[in-house]
Amino acid sequence: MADAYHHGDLRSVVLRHAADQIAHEGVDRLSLRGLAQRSGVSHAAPAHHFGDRRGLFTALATEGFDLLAAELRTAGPDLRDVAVAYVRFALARPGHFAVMFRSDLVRSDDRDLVAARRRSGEALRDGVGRLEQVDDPAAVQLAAWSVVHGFASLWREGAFAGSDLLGASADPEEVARRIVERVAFS
Amino acid sequence: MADAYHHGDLRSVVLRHAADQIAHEGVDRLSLRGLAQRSGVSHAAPAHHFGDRRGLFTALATEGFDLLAAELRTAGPDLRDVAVAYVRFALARPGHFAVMFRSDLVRSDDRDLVAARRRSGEALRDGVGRLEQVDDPAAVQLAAWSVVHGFASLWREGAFAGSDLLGASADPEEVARRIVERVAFS
DNA sequence: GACCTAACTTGTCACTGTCAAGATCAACCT
DNA sequence: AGGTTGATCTTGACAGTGACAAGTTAGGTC
Repeated sequence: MADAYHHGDLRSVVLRHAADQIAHEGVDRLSLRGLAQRSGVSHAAPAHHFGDRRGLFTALATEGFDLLAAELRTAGPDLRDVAVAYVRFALARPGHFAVMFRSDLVRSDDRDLVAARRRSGEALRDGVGRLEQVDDPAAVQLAAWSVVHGFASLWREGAFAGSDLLGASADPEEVARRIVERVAFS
Repeated sequence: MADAYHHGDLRSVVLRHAADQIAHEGVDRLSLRGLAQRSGVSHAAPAHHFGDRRGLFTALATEGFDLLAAELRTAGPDLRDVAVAYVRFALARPGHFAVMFRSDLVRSDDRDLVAARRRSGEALRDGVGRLEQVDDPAAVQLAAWSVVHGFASLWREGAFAGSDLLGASADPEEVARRIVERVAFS
């Protein structure tokens, strides 16, 4: 396994470590060389799989959109459940989420990334489709996406920490559900 | 003005250039040395004003929160106007906005930053306060903040570009208003 | 006029991403 | 079996970066 050459799954090992490190220290402090060291390979090994820094982030974002699509698809019957699933994903996979919407870190026109992004977009759209008698589905989708994305981002960055906006509840999903329920889509 | 030493407003010049560059190339590609060169000073000059990279981002974020507070306070009478003002700020000052909620780039416990953040938080709260008969103001504030923050972030990163969610309208403020009006706070 | 301090420069260091060239190994072909 | 091929990883090098230390300049103050 650790026998120098060809240990097989270096690509996924590096991706896992990258997600971990980004989750704990932030995207800005991620070093490809440190990543290689953690994975037990030489400093230039990751480049073979990802090309460059952007390539690594692109791969991570792609994986993230696939995970998101899966999460959204297995969510409960209601649009509210899909919305909460978005938040759950963002907080469960902060390393992926931190990269997925960063157009300066990612090669936005990458084939696989575009496809994965489209898949998760469709999953979200299907969630909206479960609402009945909506006059403007596009606006609903925009609103729903904006709410959950904003809430997850702000929570993740600790923006709510100082403010006394959250009562005693420290569970983000619960708060998210409360907000989503309050926002009446119709 | 460009007479080498003491040209007086180097600090604000650097901040302006930083905001510009972040807006155009993203936070990740910002180099302190390039910034110094653009400002016509030696590579270590900015460090004297900001300490280190985090210090620069912290100063930029502080300026951003002050600008945001001003924007929110001059916004129209309705909560909807305040919400749209948030979006307007985020898109008018992308260089600031990109840094304001990045806890990995900023010294979150910085005195000035904390104060400025509190000021803009209060401005947002005042906007919510203009609504009448709200049973749970905190939840409304959370929801409103999440919607506008998410929408601005997603728009800024081009997340809506591929999807056909936006009709023909390319004006973000207009779309934002449509969404905010749809989301019935009560 | 001497001094003080903020503002800026110069020089240097370890570290980073990227590239080029070489080494190793598995799989395949004949 | 032996040789070839190609993917995987290593080694070595280079320019650019953030950070630090020490020196230089100038605006003010006594």
